[in-house]
Amino acid sequence: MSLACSVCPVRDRAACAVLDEAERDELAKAGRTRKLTKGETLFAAGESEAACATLKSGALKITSTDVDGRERILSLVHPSGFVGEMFGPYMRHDVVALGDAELCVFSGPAFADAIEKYPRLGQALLRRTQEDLFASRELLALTGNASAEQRVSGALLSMARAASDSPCHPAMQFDLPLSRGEMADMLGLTIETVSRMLTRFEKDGAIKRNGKRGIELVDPALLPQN
Amino acid sequence: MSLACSVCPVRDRAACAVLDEAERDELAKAGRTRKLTKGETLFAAGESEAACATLKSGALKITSTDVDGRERILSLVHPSGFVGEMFGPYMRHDVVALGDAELCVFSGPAFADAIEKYPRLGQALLRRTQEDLFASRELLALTGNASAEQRVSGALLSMARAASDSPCHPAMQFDLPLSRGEMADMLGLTIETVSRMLTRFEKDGAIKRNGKRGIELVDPALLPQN
DNA sequence: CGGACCCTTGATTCAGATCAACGAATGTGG
DNA sequence: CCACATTCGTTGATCTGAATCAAGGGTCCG
Repeated sequence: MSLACSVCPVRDRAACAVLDEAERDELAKAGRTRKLTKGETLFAAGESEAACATLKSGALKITSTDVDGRERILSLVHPSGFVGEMFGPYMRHDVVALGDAELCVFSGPAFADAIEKYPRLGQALLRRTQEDLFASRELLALTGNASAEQRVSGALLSMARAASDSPCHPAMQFDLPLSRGEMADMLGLTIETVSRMLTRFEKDGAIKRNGKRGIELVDPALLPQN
Repeated sequence: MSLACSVCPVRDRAACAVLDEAERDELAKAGRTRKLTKGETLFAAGESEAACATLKSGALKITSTDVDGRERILSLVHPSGFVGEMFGPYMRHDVVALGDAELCVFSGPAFADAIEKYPRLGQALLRRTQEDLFASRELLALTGNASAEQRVSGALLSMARAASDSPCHPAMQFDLPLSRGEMADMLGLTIETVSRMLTRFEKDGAIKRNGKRGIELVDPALLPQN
């Protein structure tokens, strides 16, 4: 299936938004649309084909698996986000869909060529990659010394921010994109501990749980600050 | 002090190596040399002036400090490495010298202009930033679920790699760039635990300690794999 | 209706934090 | 050159927060 940028839901937020129409159509020839369902793998660590993609809808997780088979979530990808590898010879991490997702996929070399051809695209990607780097370091800081309470609270606030339209204020009411197990994998905790912390926050009156995934921030000030 | 690229120790490894001589001289006009001593701060988190720098010699740490004043090391920077912020309005993290260090410092806007002017520079930085991103995720994975034993062992191996000239094989014999306390801050452990693990590795015959900082890898196979 | 998940809650255990003491190396001022 | 303070690392004893082990409930789906 070829790309139809004109109806792309993230056409003016994604990296390719810096291109003009003609350039984008040219780039579109090198890409393909791909749809994933929950749990499907987009890239697997070690794959020798470099590739990359822009996320149009849904959410992805970037993970690594250690020797004893425990999975660690390294990052979440939201719509308009970019994943993958343009330069390296192989994929460093697994990329898996958290739910149904739609993407625009490119081969690594093809995208590297586009960067060469359209310097603005490279710049846009540089900004984006720096943002990802800061986000990764943010998670590192959160995960580092903080107590379980602080980690879960920090993850809640960060997801509330991601769920909001305006980047400044968090959504007061949203659905967790992750299961308990996935939250645990992201925070370096166990399912049970995550569950207990959510219970605690609800008892404290900081949040209200609506079903398994629904969260309402009743009094964010009561959440342990990091 | 103006820059003297012709005698720069990292002139063909740093990001600016992709520029030709004339371009580099042009860029050099926007930069300044700066020398730091152990513990001196290059950038402080929250500073409203964006700036960036290439490290010519020595080593830096990128850190963040949480509410209770505990410091977390997010990344180490080695010669030819690049730190800082070209686009964002403020510095996200602290950058501090681990020992004496020499750098090439640019204002954020000046460097952003250079990227605009020399697309190759932007591309080089994109590669570099992606590498940093992978390194950060590597640390995240290491720090995530691993035991204290695995973390310290992983850090040793990673430092052995950084200390080696050839990137494929680790140095068998090197000096730790970090104090025990700094290793602890990087790994999310305490000084005491780091010290105990090193003692254990030495007892197991995996390493030999030479003074406070010296490490000899006697039998790396005995180090707990991650 | 039965099975498969996913989540919650309670009891117990354990790895690493914390507390405490000490030794070695380095620096400082008399 | 020595007395003294300071910093850094090691080692031991104790404590504790989160992991692990265990059980049960809710929901979805065939």
